[in-house]
Amino acid sequence: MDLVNVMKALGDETRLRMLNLLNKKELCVCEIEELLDINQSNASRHLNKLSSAGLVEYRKSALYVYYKIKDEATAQFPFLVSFLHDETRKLTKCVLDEERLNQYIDSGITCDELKDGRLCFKDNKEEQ
Amino acid sequence: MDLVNVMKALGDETRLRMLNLLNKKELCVCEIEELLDINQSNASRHLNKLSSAGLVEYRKSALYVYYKIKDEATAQFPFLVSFLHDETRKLTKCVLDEERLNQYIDSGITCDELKDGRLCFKDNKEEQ
DNA sequence: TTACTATATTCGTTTATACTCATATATTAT
DNA sequence: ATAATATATGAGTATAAACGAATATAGTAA
Repeated sequence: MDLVNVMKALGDETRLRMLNLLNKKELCVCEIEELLDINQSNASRHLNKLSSAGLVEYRKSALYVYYKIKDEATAQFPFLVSFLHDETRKLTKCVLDEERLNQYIDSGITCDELKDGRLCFKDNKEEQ
Repeated sequence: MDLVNVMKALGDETRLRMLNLLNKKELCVCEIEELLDINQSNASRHLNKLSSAGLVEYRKSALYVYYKIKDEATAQFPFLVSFLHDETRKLTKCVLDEERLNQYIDSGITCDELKDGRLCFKDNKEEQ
């Protein structure tokens, strides 16, 4: 877990968006795919980068892999706390992502249902 | 000055070392070359990246160009304050760089004399 | 067993980054 | 004017990063 690699991991919009959501809630890969509107391959790869940098950890449960922010990361790099709380909300996409996440949580549906398109997001992210 | 570009600029060891020194003192390009032991082309290019990201600003004086950390950067991205103060000191190279800077300042020599090799640094950075 | 699904990984391609060497630019000194 | 110097930039190259599409892997369900 070295600083330069951590900063490289933070230097990508998709990974910032991932961390922003993971800062709110532990999520599985397919939830992240849907919420960020990215494909499975990219989701997995970017999560792997975050994991290699030591920023996130995961647990496997049945078919799913759940990612969350690693406590040791914020312990070792305290600036991450204010960074994740204050800076990501300045990014339009992060704000929209969070609205999607809240809508998903409030709906009470499962990640399988999310993937099946049961939720029509209120934003029109793909048209922006 | 957007967050992603700022983070990209921070994701490089040489630029972190530059910011670490500039956080202590305004410096001209040739001073940075000597203190970090990098060539002129790289020094200029990395400083240009930091400038493009909005992290540093410069003023020209005679032949020299003096770089410093931009107040607006720390104002817009407050995490930078604790980041620059706390995290860079965890990097061995940054600590050595700072020792070189202090030795340079204490010596009272000019940047021209520094470039002429008038100062023999106490560290053996190039052999590490 | 076979079929299905979530995730990871490989392959090939494209784009971005970092570097060295050489040259251009602009200021100072003579 | 010319020479010297600090800095920036161009050209070429090598390395790394990001991506889509396809395939591999591992767990689940039938």
